[in-house]
Amino acid sequence: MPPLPTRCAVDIGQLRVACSSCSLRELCLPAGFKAREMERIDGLVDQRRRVRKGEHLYRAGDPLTALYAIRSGFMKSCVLHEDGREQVAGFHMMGDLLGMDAIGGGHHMSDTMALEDSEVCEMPFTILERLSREFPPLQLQLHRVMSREIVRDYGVMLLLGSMKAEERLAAFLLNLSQRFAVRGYSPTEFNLRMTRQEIGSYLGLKLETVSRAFSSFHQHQLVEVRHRHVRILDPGGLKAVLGPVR
Amino acid sequence: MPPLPTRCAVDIGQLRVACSSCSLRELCLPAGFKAREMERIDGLVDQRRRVRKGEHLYRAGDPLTALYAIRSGFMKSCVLHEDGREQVAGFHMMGDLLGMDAIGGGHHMSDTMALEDSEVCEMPFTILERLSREFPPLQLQLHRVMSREIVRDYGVMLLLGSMKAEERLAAFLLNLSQRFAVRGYSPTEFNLRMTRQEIGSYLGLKLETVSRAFSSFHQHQLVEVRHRHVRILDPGGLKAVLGPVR
DNA sequence: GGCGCTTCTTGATATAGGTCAAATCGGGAG
DNA sequence: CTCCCGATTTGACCTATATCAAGAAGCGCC
Repeated sequence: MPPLPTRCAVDIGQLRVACSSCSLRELCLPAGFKAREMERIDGLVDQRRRVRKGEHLYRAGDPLTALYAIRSGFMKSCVLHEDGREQVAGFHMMGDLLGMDAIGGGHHMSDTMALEDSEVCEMPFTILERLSREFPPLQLQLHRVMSREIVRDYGVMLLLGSMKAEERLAAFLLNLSQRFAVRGYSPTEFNLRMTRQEIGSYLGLKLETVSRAFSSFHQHQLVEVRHRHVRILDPGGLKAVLGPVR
Repeated sequence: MPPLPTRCAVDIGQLRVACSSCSLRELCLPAGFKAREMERIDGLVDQRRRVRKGEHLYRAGDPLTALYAIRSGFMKSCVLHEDGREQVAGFHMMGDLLGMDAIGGGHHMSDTMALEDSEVCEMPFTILERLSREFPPLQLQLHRVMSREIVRDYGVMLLLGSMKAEERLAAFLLNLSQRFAVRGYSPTEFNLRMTRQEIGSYLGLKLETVSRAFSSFHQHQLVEVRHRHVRILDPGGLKAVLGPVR
């Protein structure tokens, strides 16, 4: 655990946040809101919260208080079996909305932890509910985000249920690449924020298998990997790993 | 394809349906609605629709028109890879709500097919949206159902990502058992509506492996299986397969 | 009531990925 | 700058599950 340069762990206080002037707006609230409408949304984010690397945003069992939009940083969500086995259920980056697992039962059903120092916007759920009632585009947006999470989950099932190791890793890299691209980062060169172990957990593989798959890609000139740094040399080739050309 | 005893395939017409008098009410709409509130909900179900065994309720690519509540029968949802590989993403029975995968993009992202003759209540999505805005308990219920689907998906990821073959099958049987119990059926004796192949797809296993796991359970006196008929002899033993006693 | 197709079971064998082990690399702490 | 520990890579070997194959058992259909 690194000593903390500033005093306290978790929050950076009551500073009001305006979604209307947030650079991530198109990610969080892609629907076409008019200026006057945006003002209403501004009441939604109660406060920002800082989560340091290794800290939890929430844990399984915590009561639902808010949903969270990632402003910066990188996080993972895990579900855990009683016997301690843990399964990474997703990796999250800026613009992603977290916490929807808690709506059903009032308590979070997964752990979410920062993989690097991160900042989230906290949206109290009661306010979100009320605003989305009064303001149809927000309602639609919330439904869309939850639906997309379901679709994403189906994709992970497909990956876990019917792909081989190298296909899984290729799918994983292409997914990361695409998400970085959407956020304005390079789709071909980035740093992984997670360990091989965490990638393996997400993909249903052991860390050694992940490592070997990386090496194989490297040999085939598909990617250049040095530890956490990845450069995709041949995106088409990677896609071909996924769906061998027919 | 069996010849159809009645003429047309899919719908049984405009007969208005009243949720308020539906025996499945507690499954679809578990929140405590008052009588006067229920009347409003009655406008939600546009019509019933009959889906025969082997027919699709919707397919990937179909535009979103409605969400569906299963009134009777049994269905499966599948996602498919371009190359034809198909992954069963879920099995559904009465009271389950279907179609939420289409909200995000306006089109369904999975196929849903009846595994036996079934009947669903069709809830036009626009009406659902409007009603849930005007009527907070319904909004809450919709959010809950979507959230629970997300949590269910996390459970499937855990299963696919970190369990062995027999653990997966035990988890599957216990899950079915519990869902039958909630619906008032025997939790220890039931008929499977799906093939070994479909179970295998759902669990990320080949049909032979599913068959062997059944045989193994049979040998260990945990269940009695004859083809599609299952009787759980030792629920505790099955749970122990999942989480070996520690 | 028999036929034929699909589903299921079971056995033999192959293999992808897991497990165990060791060496190397890097990055943070002091 | 150096030490130390966790992360990563790589190799050797093993095992759970897939694959291939052959019957057997149901079930719908005629």
